[in-house]
Amino acid sequence: MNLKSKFKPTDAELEILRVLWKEGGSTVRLINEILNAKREVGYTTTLKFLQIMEQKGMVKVDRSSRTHLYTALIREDETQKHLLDELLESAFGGSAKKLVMQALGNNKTSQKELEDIKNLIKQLEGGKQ
Amino acid sequence: MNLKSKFKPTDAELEILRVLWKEGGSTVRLINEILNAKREVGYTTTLKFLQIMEQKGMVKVDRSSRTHLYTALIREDETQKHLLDELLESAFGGSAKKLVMQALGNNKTSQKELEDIKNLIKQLEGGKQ
DNA sequence: GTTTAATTACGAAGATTTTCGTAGCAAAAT
DNA sequence: ATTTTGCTACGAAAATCTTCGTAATTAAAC
Repeated sequence: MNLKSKFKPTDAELEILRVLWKEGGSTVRLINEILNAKREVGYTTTLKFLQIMEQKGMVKVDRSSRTHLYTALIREDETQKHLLDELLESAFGGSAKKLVMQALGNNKTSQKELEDIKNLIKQLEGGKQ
Repeated sequence: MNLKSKFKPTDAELEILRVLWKEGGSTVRLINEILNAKREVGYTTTLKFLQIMEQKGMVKVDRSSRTHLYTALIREDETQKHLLDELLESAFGGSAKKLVMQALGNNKTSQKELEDIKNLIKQLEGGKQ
């Protein structure tokens, strides 16, 4: 499977990855139950996705027990970065400023979080001088 | 066509929307030529997309002349917001902070742009107290 | 006025993504 | 041991997205 797609999960794949990132190694049953809290998904649908994701190198499987254990092979922050970069290019023409302002704009980002962001910016500015 | 999809352009649709947002009302030929600067796309492919986008309510067509004129019906900032919100939920679990820090993190956002963002934050903090 | 060129309409093939049904095993329960 | 339950494998249908070929029509050029 090609490298590109490894970091470009589809919507359904991303849903599953989020479970794996949160829960760590999980069985199909657990993953499927968590997904079903949000929306109805058949068990074999979830299983099929996991098998596809293994092909793509997104997850690895431990088959030592009959009940297989799936674990994410791509990192959450790395995947976020890829998806964000893509959106940055495709929708914001590469302007991180526009994107950030849009993200903060209507949003209820907390005082403390804004503080954290300010600190990051200070750091970035420091590095530039 | 349902409302949801109106603000959720596919990749190919977004490419076209970006042209329309930049150029304003445009002919199929112009749009196709601009697209072809980036990658090869057949003329009828572009035309077909525009026709689909009309169905979805993303663009409107002026058919008064034989050479039709297409114009975007959805706004750039609104569309950006929708796509961003979606990514925020699907990949960042709703944390705008994480998203923003990721966006600024590796990026070469300019001094002035960082300044602008700081000002926005100041404004946001002001409103909260 | 005929030929040539440009434009739109439309169907459909190909590709990708999402979804599940069924079969075949393995384990657990009786 | 036989039945029942639970799990994986696999193929394939359904849905969506991308791409183009062909036909029909209109305008322009000659």
